[in-house]
Amino acid sequence: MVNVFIRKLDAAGGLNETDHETLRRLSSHDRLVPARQDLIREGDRTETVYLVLSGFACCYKILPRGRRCISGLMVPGDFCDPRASILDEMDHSIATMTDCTVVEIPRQTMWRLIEDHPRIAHAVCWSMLVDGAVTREWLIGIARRLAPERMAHLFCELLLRLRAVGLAASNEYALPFTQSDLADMLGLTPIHVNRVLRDLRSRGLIVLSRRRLRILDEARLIAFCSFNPNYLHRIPVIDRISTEKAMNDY
Amino acid sequence: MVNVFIRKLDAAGGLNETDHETLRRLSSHDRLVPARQDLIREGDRTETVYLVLSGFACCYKILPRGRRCISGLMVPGDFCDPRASILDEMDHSIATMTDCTVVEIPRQTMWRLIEDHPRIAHAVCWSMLVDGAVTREWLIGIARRLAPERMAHLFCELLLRLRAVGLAASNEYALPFTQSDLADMLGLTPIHVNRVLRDLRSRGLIVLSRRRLRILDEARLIAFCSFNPNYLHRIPVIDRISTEKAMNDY
DNA sequence: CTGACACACTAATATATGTTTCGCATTGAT
DNA sequence: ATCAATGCGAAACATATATTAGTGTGTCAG
Repeated sequence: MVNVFIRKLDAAGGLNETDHETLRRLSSHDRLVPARQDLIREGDRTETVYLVLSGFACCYKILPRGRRCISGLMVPGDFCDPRASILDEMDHSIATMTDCTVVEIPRQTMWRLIEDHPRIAHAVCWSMLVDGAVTREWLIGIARRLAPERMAHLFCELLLRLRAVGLAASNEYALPFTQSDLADMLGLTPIHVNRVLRDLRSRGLIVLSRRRLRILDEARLIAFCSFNPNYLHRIPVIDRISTEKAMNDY
Repeated sequence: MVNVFIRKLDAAGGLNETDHETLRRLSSHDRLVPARQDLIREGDRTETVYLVLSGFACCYKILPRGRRCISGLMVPGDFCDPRASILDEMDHSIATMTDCTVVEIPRQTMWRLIEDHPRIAHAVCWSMLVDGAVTREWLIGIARRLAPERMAHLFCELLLRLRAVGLAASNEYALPFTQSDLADMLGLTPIHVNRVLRDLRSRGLIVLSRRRLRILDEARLIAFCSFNPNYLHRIPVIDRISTEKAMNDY
């Protein structure tokens, strides 16, 4: 298996082979966690940082009426904020959504890593900033985008995030979520997620079956939701010209 | 004027008088910026960190249809992420909402400050983490809270944030926003903000007039929106018992 | 093979919020 | 004093999404 952790941090730039080796050693002691299991709960003291090597995890909170609200998604290569131990207690929970391979990194190990490896520290810092930008973009989507665009936007974001770690074939990737999961991410009801999926399908933008998402026309999907990848802070992987062309078609 | 910057970072704990002096020197060269002026624009390279000493500023983005979406609020004492210069370019803009006193801190000065003053570095780090938690809480509110609760939640949050820097009398503070501003923060239309304000007023929870918000019954307001201040990571300033009592009334 | 269960799908209805439109008050400039 | 600009208040209407209530389908334990 490719080391998604290295792939992810490499996007920040500046890592050399020694750093790669360090990261490889760090992520060698992994552990399997079954789907739908809490890794950390709101209120816990945080002593370890979690790194996801395979599968999907999420940050969530349970609201008074018992509804779950997912405030962030962790795809392979992602890890939770190593600075969290500065805070008294977690203000949200983290749980696996699918079976996951995770690495538990003790707080001290993480701090030492950052102290001793300036280039890795830089990359980790970059990753944290991107995570913040993603959260803001989700906020914006829920605040101002209609459900179909919002979902299309999520699919575009995941395409880029998964591509960055080598987990998306040209226009297709595993999307092992139930419609309820999607609802909790998008701030919708499962029923409406179903309707919106039908809508996107009938527009010929996507096909979602057997837990795989196929994007039929990337440029049109991007245009449909006015997706601007700048907040992911990566070298653009997307064919801008064809995107702009499709923009005008709308 | 009290130094709100010091008050704010003090909430992280651990600062001594020397640190206070350092921070005082840092924030001595301030500058007046009129209301509704951009400090940084999306796409800019970030060379300076902004610190707000008085007034309100916000992080925002303009969406395709020209709508503004506010993804974060800066109250006196707040500053933008000092690590931002790691990224290639800003993914959002920052603008004043009222007349503001701001301090521009060059990137290098900020890094040196953090290198040389471990306790300040710790406090800055704490502040960044809290900012992230606030963004997540806004996301959750927009996703799952109804407009009246969402607005009440914002009012509770601001009460605590302003109290922390000494800018809220027991149950009253300056709220110098237009209804349009509130709409852009809450993901609503200005018209609906008007309706919701009327609703909160008619419930006897708040009075908003002449740009000041008065909270008539703090415990009831907290109960009304199930406000849980844990995400602000401060020593609770709120009378928990009376809050829980009011919770049961609902 | 069977029941239990989770999940996908659909329809009918309800409601929170958006849209459009208008009037009024305040403020500041001329 | 007059006027435009801005913000607040409100009504009528439109619509995106939620709610409620169900049907069908695949999977898995027994």
